[in-house]
Amino acid sequence: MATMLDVAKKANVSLSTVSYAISGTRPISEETRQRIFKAMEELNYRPHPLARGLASKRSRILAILFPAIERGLGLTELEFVANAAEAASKSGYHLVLWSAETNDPEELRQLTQQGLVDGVILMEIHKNDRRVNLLRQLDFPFSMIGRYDDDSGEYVDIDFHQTIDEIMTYLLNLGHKNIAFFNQSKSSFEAGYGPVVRTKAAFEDFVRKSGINGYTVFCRPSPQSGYEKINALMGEHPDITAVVSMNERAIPGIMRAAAEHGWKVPGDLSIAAIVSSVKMAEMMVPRLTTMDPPSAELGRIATELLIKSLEGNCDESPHILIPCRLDVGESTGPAA
Amino acid sequence: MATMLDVAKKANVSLSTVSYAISGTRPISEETRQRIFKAMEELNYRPHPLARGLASKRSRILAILFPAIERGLGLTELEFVANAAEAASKSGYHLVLWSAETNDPEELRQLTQQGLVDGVILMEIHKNDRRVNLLRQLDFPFSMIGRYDDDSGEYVDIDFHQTIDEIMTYLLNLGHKNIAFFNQSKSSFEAGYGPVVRTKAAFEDFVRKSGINGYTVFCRPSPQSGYEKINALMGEHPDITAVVSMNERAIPGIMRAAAEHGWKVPGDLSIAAIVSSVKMAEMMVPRLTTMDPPSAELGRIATELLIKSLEGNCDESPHILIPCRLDVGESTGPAA
DNA sequence: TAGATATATCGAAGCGCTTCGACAATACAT
DNA sequence: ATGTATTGTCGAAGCGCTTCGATATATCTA
Repeated sequence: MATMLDVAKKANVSLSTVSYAISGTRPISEETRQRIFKAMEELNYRPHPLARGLASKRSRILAILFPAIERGLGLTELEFVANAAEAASKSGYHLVLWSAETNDPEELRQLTQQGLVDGVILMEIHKNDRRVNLLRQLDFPFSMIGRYDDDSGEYVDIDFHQTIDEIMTYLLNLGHKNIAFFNQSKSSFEAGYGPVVRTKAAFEDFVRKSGINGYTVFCRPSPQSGYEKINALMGEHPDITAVVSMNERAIPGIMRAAAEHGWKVPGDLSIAAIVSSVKMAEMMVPRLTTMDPPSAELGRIATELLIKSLEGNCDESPHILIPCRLDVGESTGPAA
Repeated sequence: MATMLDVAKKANVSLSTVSYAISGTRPISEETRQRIFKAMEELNYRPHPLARGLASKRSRILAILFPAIERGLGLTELEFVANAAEAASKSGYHLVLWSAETNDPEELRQLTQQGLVDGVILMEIHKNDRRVNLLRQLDFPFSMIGRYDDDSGEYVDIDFHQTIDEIMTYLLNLGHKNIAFFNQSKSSFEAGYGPVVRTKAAFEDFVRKSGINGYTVFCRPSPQSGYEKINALMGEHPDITAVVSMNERAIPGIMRAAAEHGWKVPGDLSIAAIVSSVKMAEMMVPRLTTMDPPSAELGRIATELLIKSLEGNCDESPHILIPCRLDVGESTGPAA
C-alpha cells in the first residue's frame, strides 16, 4: 500500500504538505493541492488509520456498549447497533462492539483506558448508572440512548410520556375505560431502568388526568408470566377491556389466556404493545397494534451526538426525545 | 497513561526488554520479568493498541460484515454479532461492524485496504459470492458463517441436511405423509443463497427416500405472502397435514389462513419452523415447534477460526457443520 | 580448551502519520 | 518605505510500540 511519503514524492512536495492538503489544517495553494490529489488518486492512496490515530491521538473509533448477552437482546438493540455503525461510517468513524456488564464498570474502565476508542455509546441506562458515573469521573466522552437521573449529558431517548399518551388516547377513543398496563419486571423497576420507570409514571399520569381506571402490572418477560398475571388480574377486575404491554414476551401468554377463556381479541379484549417493533407485531395473530420505537433514529442520533461532541461542534449537551409511532393492527378494536 | 518507557524506567531495564517480557518473543530472566510486571502493575500500564498495531502491522481488530440494513435483520444476525464480539474479546481482539452491500465488493475493497483490520467475518454467503472472490484475490484473511460453492475456505455453517432430516423424521413419526416446505423467496434461491438452496435439496432428498409427498413452496418474507401461498397450496393439495417453514414471517399468514378456514393447529395442520429461534417461536400462539439454529456458536466459531488462521495455528481450512436443535412447541401434533 | 550455542539484555531503526516551528514570499496597513 | 499579517511550504520531532542486530555472559560439545 502506498504511504503518504509515496504521495509526497510523486507530487514533488514534502510529506507534511500532503498531510496539510488532506486535513486542510493549513493553507495550500490550489495548484499544489491538485497535484497532491492527483498523486493520491494514481497511487490509490488510503491514509492508514492506526498511524493517523497514533499521531493525532484520535483513533476515530467509537465503541457501543452492548448489554450482556444472556439477558437476551431484541431487534431494538440490533437496530441501535446497526444504525450506529452506519452513522459512524458516514462520518469516517468505525464502530466496535463491547459487550460489557452493565453494572460492573471495571471492565469498562479497562477498555476505555486502553486508548483504542475516542468515545462510547451507552444504552440501557439505569438510575444512578455506574457506567455513567465512571465515564464522568474519567472525563471520557460518551453519549446515551436513554437518560441519566439528572437529565445531564448528551442523550437521545424515547419520549415515553408522549408514547403512552398516544396509545391511551387511541384506546380511549375506542371506548376503553378500564385498561391494564403490563410493564416489565418489578426488579427492573427497582433497578431504576428508565423505560420501566417512565412509562409507569406516564401511565399513571394519564389515568389520573383522564379519569379512567388503570391497572399497572409488573411481569417477567415470559409468556408464562404473562399468562399468570392476566389471569390473576382479570379475576380481580373482569371489567378490563384493554391491555397495553411494554412486555413483548408476555403477550403470547395473554393471548393464550384469552383463547382459553374464550375472550375474542379484539372483540372482548384489545391488546396493544408499546416499544415493540412492527416486525415483531407482525409475528402475532391477530397482528398486534403497537407503538413502534424509533430504534434506527436512536442509534443514529446517539452516534451523531457523540461525534459532534468529539469534534467540538457541540453547543451544549443536547437532549433529544422521539416518540414511538402508532401502527394499528388487528388486536385492538372498540370496547365491548 | 503510562507508556512502555515509563515501565522500563521504573523496572530499570530498556524499553525493548519490557516489550519482550510482555510478548515473550525472547527469553527474559525470571527476576527481570518479575520486576517488569510489578512496575506495570504499579503504573497500571496498558499497551496502546494503535501503537502496537502500527509497529507490528497487526491491529488485532476484526470486522464482521453486516448485510445491508434495509433487508431487515433478525435475532440470528444479532446473535452472530454479539457472540463474535465476545469471542474476539476473549482472544484480545476487537470487533468492528461494517455494514456493506453484499453484492458490491467495492466498498469492501476500500475498507480492507485501509489496513485497519486484520481479517473479516462474512455472513449470508451466496453462490459465487463476490465478496469471497474479492477477498481471495486480495489474499485478505476471512472466515465465513455459511459456505462458498466449492466448500473452500474456513467456515462454520448450519447442517441443513441434518436439520431437515430431524424435523421431517419428527413429523413422519407423528404420521404426517403430506408435507409442505415453505422456503424463502424464489429470488434468494436464484441468487444462490446457501440455506435456501441446501434446505430445498435436503427436503427433496428426504421426500424421495421416505416416499412421502412433499411440496416445496417459495414465499416472500411476509405474512401476506404466506397467507396467499398456503391458500393456493391447500386448494391444490388438501391432503397436506404439516408445514415446515424456513420463512419466519410467512408463518403468521399461514396461521391466519388456518384460522379462517377453521383448521385447528395442530389438530388439522401442524406447523414447524426451521432455523427460527426459540425466542421467536415463543412469540406465536400456539407456541411454535422449531429447529433452533445454533446462532451463538456460529458467531463464536467463525471468529475463533479467523483468529486461529491469523495466528497461524491453523492446520488446514476447517469446515464445521452444526445442526439446529429440535424444540417442540404446541404447533405440531399427530396427523389427522 | 576452543569454538559453537543458548540466554539475557540493550540501542536504534522504523511503522505512517500529525503537528510545531521556521522561513520565504507575498499582501496589507500606516 | 517600514513594520505586520497572511499564505504556502519544508524539515524534524514525536505518537508508543515491535523487531533487528549487536553484545555480553553462561552453557555445551568434542
